[in-house]
Amino acid sequence: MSRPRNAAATKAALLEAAAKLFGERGFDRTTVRDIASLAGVNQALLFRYFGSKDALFATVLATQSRELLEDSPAEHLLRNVLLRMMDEKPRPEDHPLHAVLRSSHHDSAAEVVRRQLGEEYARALSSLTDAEDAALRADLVLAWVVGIGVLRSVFGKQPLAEADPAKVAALVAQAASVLLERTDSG
Amino acid sequence: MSRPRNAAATKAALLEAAAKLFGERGFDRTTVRDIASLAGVNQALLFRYFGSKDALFATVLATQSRELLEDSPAEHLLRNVLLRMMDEKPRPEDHPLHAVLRSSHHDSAAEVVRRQLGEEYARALSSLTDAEDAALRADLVLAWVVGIGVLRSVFGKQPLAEADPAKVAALVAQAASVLLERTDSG
DNA sequence: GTCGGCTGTAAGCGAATGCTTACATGGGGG
DNA sequence: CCCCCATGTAAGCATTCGCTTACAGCCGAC
Repeated sequence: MSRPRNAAATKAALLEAAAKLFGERGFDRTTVRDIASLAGVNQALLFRYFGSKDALFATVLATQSRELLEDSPAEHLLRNVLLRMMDEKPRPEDHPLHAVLRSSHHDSAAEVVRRQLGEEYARALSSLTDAEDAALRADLVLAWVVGIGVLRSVFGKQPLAEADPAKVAALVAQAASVLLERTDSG
Repeated sequence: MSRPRNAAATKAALLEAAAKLFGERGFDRTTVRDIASLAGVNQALLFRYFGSKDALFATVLATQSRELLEDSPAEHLLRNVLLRMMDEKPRPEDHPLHAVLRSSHHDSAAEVVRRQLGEEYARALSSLTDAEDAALRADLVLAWVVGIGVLRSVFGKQPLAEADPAKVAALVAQAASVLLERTDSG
């Protein structure tokens, strides 16, 4: 009945359970006992395979943020990220940003935001305009996406929480284009 | 040397200390011992005067959110809230949104957001346009303000974190006007 | 076969947390 | 004066937390 011994499978189960719980509850409200219980393994194995709760959290963020950027051509990044943020069909808590937003005080989370969002998202966004303050404009668009995620997923603000993702994306794209338009004068 | 006994002053000191620490660290990372220590009173008094840590948190949110909306004519609400969110001169952690954002899982925090932001901010914002999806557009503008606050205060994202508030407000107002404009056709 | 180490388990340790209780103390009203 | 209760204090309780330790079982190497 008991599955065969398999360290890789155990690690994967812990990682998956941690991603789900960190995303749902944030770092503080998630206990190592909860993670181990959801993964169906003994909690001591969490420390054997990941060292500490902090290290496990960092591993979750690294894994998720790696997935986030691998398939977004710059031109469609805003739309892609926004639609992905809006999409709640499969499992909304799997979105990499959720764990970050719910654990914003954590060093690893803040670092991921500054590095990933800063150096990847924002650079891609800022490439869309040639305004001299392109980086600031990109940050503002990024802030919008983050804010929508916060209001939707964290607070469940209506009507935004249940609005049609395509409609939201259209409205945001329409307004954001004011900030990201090219002057083609330089 | 010791100040005279004064229940009102003690309550006020606890409230102020709690507002500061909840804003800086969020609900979970703030301990009742920290609050009492910062207020310079015995921690048992926290429970005597507020009942529980949860109730103290709710009192803090109620006090702060009451202050937030008392002087914002609808037309200038976006600009006022945004500028206040951007203003870090006095004590950024005093901004009511900070405690909420850092404690988003907490029932009281989520309730405050849904009620205050939902019924006050969003209604005021939605009154600025006559589009049929006014409420959704208002939510999107609100999300923008919240996202800017998150990126700035929580994550310290550059260049947004140190950008000129007036410039940010101008850019946001420019783009948001696309969503909030009146058609004057109905 | 048996030895060694990788995998999994059970129990608990020390610290921190929210909260309570039992007790000082001080100052105003009779 | 002195009594009484509002105010403040010290100590600790029960629980939960991250993490550790001591041990059992399984499997391949030789």
